Amino acid sequence: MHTMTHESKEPPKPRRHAVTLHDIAKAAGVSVATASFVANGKRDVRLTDETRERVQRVIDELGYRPNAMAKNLVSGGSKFIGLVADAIATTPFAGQIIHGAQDEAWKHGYVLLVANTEGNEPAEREAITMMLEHQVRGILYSTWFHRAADVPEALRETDFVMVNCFSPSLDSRAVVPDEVQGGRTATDMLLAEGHRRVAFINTTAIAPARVGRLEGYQAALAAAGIDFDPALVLDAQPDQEGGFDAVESILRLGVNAVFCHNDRVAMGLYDGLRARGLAIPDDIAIVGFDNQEVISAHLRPPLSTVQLPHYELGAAGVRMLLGIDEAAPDELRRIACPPVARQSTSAPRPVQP
Amino acid sequence: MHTMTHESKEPPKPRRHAVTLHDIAKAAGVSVATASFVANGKRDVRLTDETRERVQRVIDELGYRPNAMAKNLVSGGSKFIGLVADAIATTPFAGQIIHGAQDEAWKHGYVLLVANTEGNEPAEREAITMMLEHQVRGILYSTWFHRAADVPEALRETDFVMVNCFSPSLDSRAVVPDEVQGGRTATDMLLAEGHRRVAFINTTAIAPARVGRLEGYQAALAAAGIDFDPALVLDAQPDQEGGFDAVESILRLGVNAVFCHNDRVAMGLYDGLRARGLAIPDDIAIVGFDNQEVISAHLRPPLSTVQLPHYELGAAGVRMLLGIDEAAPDELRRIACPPVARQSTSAPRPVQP
DNA sequence: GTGAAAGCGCTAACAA
DNA sequence: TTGTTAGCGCTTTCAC
Repeated sequence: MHTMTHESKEPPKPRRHAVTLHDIAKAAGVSVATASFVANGKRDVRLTDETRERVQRVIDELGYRPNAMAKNLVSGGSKFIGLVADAIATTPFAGQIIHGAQDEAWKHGYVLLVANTEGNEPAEREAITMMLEHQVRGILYSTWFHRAADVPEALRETDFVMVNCFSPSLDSRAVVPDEVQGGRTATDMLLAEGHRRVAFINTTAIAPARVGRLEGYQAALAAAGIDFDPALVLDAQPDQEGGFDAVESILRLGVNAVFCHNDRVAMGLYDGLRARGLAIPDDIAIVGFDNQEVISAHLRPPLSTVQLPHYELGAAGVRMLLGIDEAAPDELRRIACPPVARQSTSAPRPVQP
Repeated sequence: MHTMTHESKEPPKPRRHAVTLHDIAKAAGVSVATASFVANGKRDVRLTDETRERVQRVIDELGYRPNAMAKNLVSGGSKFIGLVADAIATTPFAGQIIHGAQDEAWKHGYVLLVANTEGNEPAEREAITMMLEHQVRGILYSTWFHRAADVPEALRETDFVMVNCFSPSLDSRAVVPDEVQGGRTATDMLLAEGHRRVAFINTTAIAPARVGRLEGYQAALAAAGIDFDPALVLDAQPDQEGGFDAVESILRLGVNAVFCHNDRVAMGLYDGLRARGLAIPDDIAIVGFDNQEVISAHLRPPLSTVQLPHYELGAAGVRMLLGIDEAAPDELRRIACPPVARQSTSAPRPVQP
């Protein structure tokens, strides 16, 4: 007996998507297996063109949509990649990580499951749990600024990659920006203009960025045969106020080239310098870091800087997770921070008459 | 045999999720049904405390994780809410929409499925298709700036809400910022300081923001009994350059209060004004729009502005989708843009001796 | 109190 | 060439 409904047992809710493979099969007068084959375009199964066509027509007419849940149940795995972020909002940057991850995931047939945790432990556990229950292919654990981050225990139940952060014990795969190369690149932009005395306004915040960029700065000097002068390195709050307040010290140093910890500091520095009637880059050349475009691309003059590769971080994270980029189980991959040359490092060359 | 490590390098490989309800049942010596009951804490089923406890112990010991796919298959629906965005990256704002949507969804037990389409049609269709196949509860269709947007056909196969955009035919539910109120609020901030001649640097871009903010500006003037003078409304490119270039015109107008279309324009204006030795707010008071914090909170002086409620947009979209906030099938809900008072509208009061 | 069993929509052997 | 059938992991009704 297989009568489904002639009783008063109407489906409670007119289910939006009632069309199943079963319906297709019945409507086309074939078995579900056959329907499944043509729905999935299985070419290795020999079916009459006639049948194939007929079934396909029914599929189109009824507007059949395969049920991903069912497929996943059968296949035992899903096409989900989880992305847990500590702060989607705090910074424009986080958005770029999501963007890169999403693009790359999509490219390989995966979908992003996003969770924001505001750095809150319970939210984090819950997010990971939910992802695990959804049989995610793996999880990207990301932070909005580059730092060490403890790996939540639950993460280890699946594949995961740290993005923009790394396990303090260095026992997990991670993708982070190459701060050292970035610091060096920034400094080189100034050195390339002939400057020999380059000040560095570093951040007061203890973080890989602080250490790495300083190391890069030193490396650049060394490569140029310039002695490192600790007096040229200042610490400042990493924002506009910090940059503005550093003006005095910079002027006292008598340098005419400054590498700022980030674009916001550079913005503050612009302000302070201008208030004293100094011109950029003629009196003082400046490079920033981050390439936070709302700022860097629109300062006057536009700011030369070095790009924090957030998009790439997300994309590379996915590639590492899916095994497209090979990586040791404890790999710490550094992504380059490319230079973005604008007008704060060298004045536009005057047109020759 | 249970030797975990006596080999040299055996990184604990993530246990493929073998633990099913079936395993629990077997290990606890009960049926899957019973296991299911205790796993879900069904209190309306009569089970011995002893049994309940025993099964629970097994569940904990084996680290059982329910399979969301299977649950969803049975229940016929998922706990997913799709969010398709035309540009996660282009602006920091989009991130806030995601953030708001994610928080609100989470609050109701839903998870966000995110797709970025870069405004590209095929990508959009594909994204929606994927969401539909995953049996999403509904879809949030969002844009990074407030505008009219055609509703992709496929969207209509499920519940959906437009976020930060609306169907040109006004036949769908939508949540957008209240540009008119925003424009009025911004203008009022200036009027409240006693200014009677307020210039408005509007954008050249044809969009709801242009029309709405102007309307709000006019409404504010009217409410204050001030005649609208079209000469006080300028058009400018909506970024720093536009603001900077508008300085001449502003000065020619002889006003001492300016409402800028957005914070970036205000930033450019600051620059131009300062170059001419003018002080803000003493010589000229300024309000922006958007509250793009990297800029507004760190200009000198910090910029008074009006907030584009992106977070609320995302959250309200979810609430409308889930029916938590009632809404007509063609409701166009406007979310208020609250004022953010900082120091560009009035100088800090000097301390009285 | 607890278990057996019927599916949810789909895939993939294996038959026919 | 196509249909039958056994699950995938879980919920839930209905017997025992």
